[in-house]
Amino acid sequence: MPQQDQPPEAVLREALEANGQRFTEQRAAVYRFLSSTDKHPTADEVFLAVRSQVPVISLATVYKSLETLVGCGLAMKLTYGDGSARYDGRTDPHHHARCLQCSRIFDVAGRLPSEEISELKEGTEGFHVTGYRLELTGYCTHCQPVEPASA
Amino acid sequence: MPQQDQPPEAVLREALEANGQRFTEQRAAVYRFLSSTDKHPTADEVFLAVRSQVPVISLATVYKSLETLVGCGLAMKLTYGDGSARYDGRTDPHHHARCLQCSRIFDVAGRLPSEEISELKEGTEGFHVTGYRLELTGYCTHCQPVEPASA
DNA sequence: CACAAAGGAAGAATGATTCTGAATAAAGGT
DNA sequence: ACCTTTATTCAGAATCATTCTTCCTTTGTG
Repeated sequence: MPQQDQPPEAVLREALEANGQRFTEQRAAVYRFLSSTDKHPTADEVFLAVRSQVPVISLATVYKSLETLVGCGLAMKLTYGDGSARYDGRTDPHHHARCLQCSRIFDVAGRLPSEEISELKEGTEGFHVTGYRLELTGYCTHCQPVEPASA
Repeated sequence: MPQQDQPPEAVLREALEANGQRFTEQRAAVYRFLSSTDKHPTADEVFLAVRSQVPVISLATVYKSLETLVGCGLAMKLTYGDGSARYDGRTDPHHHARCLQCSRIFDVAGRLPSEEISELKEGTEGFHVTGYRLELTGYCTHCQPVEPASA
């Protein structure tokens, strides 16, 4: 099992080497930022944040670094209907809540019992389930529901 | 509760009028196709399919018709990381399984007990949950898992 | 049947993401 | 330490899905 108490750089270096990828300053910067926030930034937001710490980095490199991190299991890519993908530095299984008004993503504390998923697998006849994703939708504390008041 | 045993056109007309939208031949064609398939086509696939039945229709109209159907509660929009959004004519609550290899979407038979969701709501402190989405991921019968064989 | 307003066609415009080609910098060997 | 090999980076062009714009057509109403 990988070590969580090592310095972030060491964790990254190890994960990259395990996947035959090189350690670079740009990837380190992206990883540092992503693992330091509990927000779920878009690639562009990562780009803006990282650029203030690394002299020069291109948006394309941020995209590729993020994909590399996802490939190494150090990040997750979250996609929703509204434009950009978002990235999550948390790699332990957890769920998200998405605000229908402001599109922000929040982490949810609880977890779904694994038996429930096992039961659902039975309804897939032939499909080989390897994982799942659960997302709650609604309105965050800053956004009041603006649903039509009609019945 | 709306009627499922009426002709599709009547269902559509009623839903449109309830939302202050007009009934048009293009929307009918899109609705007819979407409710006749258990696939989960992209907007472009709907466009190609509908064009063989309606003399002339533009891609933009298909996009707008699909959004209109979603707004009337007659369809659902599904978004995943791989490019295009997909549309689902089934409006009853159900889950999906997505093949990581071929990106196809399949309906899952079972349903998650609502108590589980209620419990998760407690972990959102302040977030007002109005719905949720559950997606299984894995490999369909046509696609063999191609995961690395290493430990 | 005539009218006003919504809807549609066609293609341009937009925004996110990926690709291209030349230059740079890790890792490993001498 | 230096050199070689080759992945990675940069910068901007290219691509793909989706939306917008302008003008024309159709719908629903009196």
